[in-house]
Amino acid sequence: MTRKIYFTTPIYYVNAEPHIGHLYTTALADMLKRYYQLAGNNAYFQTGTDEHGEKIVQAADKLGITPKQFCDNISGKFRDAWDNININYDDFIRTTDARHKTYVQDILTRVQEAGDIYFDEYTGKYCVGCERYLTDTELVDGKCPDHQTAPKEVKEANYFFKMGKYQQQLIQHIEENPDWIRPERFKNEVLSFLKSPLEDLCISRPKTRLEWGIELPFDNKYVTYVWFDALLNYVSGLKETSNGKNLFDEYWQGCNHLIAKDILKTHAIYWPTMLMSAGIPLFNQLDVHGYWMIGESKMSKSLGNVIRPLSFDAAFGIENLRYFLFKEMKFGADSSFTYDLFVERYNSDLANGLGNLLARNAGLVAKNFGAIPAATDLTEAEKELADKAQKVVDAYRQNFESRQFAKSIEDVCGLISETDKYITLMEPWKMAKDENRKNELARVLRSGLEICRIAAVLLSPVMPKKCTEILAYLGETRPLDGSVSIEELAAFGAIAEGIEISKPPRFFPRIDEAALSSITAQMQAEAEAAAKAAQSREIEPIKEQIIIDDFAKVQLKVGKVVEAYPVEEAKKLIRLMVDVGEEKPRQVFAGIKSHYPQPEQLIGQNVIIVANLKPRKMKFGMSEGMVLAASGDDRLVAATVLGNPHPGDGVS
RNA sequence: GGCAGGGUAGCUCAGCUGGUUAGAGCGCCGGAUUCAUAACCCGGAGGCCGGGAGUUCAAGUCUCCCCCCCGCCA
Repeated sequence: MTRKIYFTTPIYYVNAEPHIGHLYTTALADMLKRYYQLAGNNAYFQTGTDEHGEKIVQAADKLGITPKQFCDNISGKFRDAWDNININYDDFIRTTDARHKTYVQDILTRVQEAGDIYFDEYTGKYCVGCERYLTDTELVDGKCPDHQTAPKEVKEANYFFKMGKYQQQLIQHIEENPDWIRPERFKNEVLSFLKSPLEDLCISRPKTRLEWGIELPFDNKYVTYVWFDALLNYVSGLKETSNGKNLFDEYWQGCNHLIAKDILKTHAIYWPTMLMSAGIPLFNQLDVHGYWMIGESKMSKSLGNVIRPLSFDAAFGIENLRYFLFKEMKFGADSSFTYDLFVERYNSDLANGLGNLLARNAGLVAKNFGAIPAATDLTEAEKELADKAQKVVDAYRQNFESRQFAKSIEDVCGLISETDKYITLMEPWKMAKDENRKNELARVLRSGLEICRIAAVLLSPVMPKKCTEILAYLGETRPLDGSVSIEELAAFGAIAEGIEISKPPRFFPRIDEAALSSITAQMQAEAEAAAKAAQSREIEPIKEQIIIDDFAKVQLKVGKVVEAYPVEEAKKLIRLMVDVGEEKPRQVFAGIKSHYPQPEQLIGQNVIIVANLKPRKMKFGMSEGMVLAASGDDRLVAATVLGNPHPGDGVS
């Protein structure tokens, strides 16, 4: 039976660059898509970026660029990250896409026509960080507990969505579909929240305060609240894909949202009530996972403990990280990442397990046959092994369906371990020394490789590239996209014969301690440096572009300092007499005293001055120009030119 | 404060509706082996199953009280 399933990740807010939290959900969607395809289903996967809202405007302002430029940059980083690590998404949506904006306006119109939107005035305490109003009980010492800032007292009129109208309907739906929100404890959390009356949801922001958003179709003085806007991506992206198709009818009913627990409420409450009001059937499934901790602590940019997908990939391989993430995290629970745990897992499961099993079998095949030998009659031992493999495949599928994929992976490890025992028991290396035992040898080695092949098929959703390499090495080149059934692919005995087997490459080289500590030290330093840079010193961003004519207006000339005095009455100023090739030197005041406490050191130096700056009358006299200086956080250095120019030479 | 989840070997966890000597993986110690990536195989040590009381022929598993961790809500 072919099912159509539509996986979504949240669209990521572009206020941070991709990190392990984003990576997990995205790789999860990728893995599930690959699994469902392998199992013969039709799967579609959308991710993207969420780009509106006040925080984005602030971040862009800080850099002196437009919100759109800011979003383009960060959105591009997400997309690049996913492209670079082989994330097989079908579409990437941005809330600034035209297709999305028009759809949001459509829905707002529909919801309004359903009578579910009203206008109201109120006052409240607004936290910019949260982008929402806080209740008094949430405040700690008058500050937002998450952002440590005092919220602004805001009085304004806004549009509200009658979320409460759908409360009973939502409760009923959850009770009638106990698997709708998984794992169960998150369902319980939602139900307990729904025991008290739902407040209506403010869905607008006045443009006087925020312009960066989607305009309300029925009032152009307002834009849409980011969450109302963002959640609709799940539908807008299907209604019009980036290559212009409408896949809504095909995939919506199989929609499976994947989220981290921090956005449970928006997805389990806001979103379904919005769908109810808009007359759209509810999504099929909400799967909620926990957080990744870095060691004992939460991830945080300022701690410099953020794992960056691309750096990790370069150091250890992203697929090995995927293996760790999917095997370690029990779905729904928080888990912890450390490099030591990662290496331990990798070395024992992949290097010593699958990698070594493959190496010992393939090595003997290469030495004794040079190619995969033909099938022979199996003995009880192989039949038992085949039987175990079959059981693993069955359990693997069940566990994947219920999101217990860590168990699926564990079972594959168990199968590899069983096979190691089988090989040890059979002692093929002894068979190899006896010409009369060639048949036995063939039987054993072929069986060993067979399990490697099956393991690679089963692990392919987790480590697609690496498993494809292994399969290719073993001559298994059939596609893993469902066009060949998983039963056939994972059948014991399906391995080809006659495939040339050369000395096996090391698919999973061990990571030794020396390598680990040097790489982690390097990555740690990198992350800390990045965190420090982000915190303390923001490099001055490039401003709006100018054309050459703009620049031509500014006339720069070389000037030679002939006199220099501190201005006693002023903290910052020094007075310079600068020869710019005119009849007499110009008097220029410069605010660089703190870095030139003894201005006379500048005498004789060539500086660059803005020659056509309108003279300015200052308390201490006329300033006929401006001296250029390089400025950093706590540095100020007068600009000069190399060589021996003449005073009055132009600078361009 | 209310509700929910959890506290089981050094670490991460499994133990369904109560039933023989409490399990797995990793780590540790010892042995064997040398086909293989110092890998693999065998053996071992290590648990008042958070604390206390109770129900029962029998409790990690049920009831009550208490302590600690985490989440949601107030």
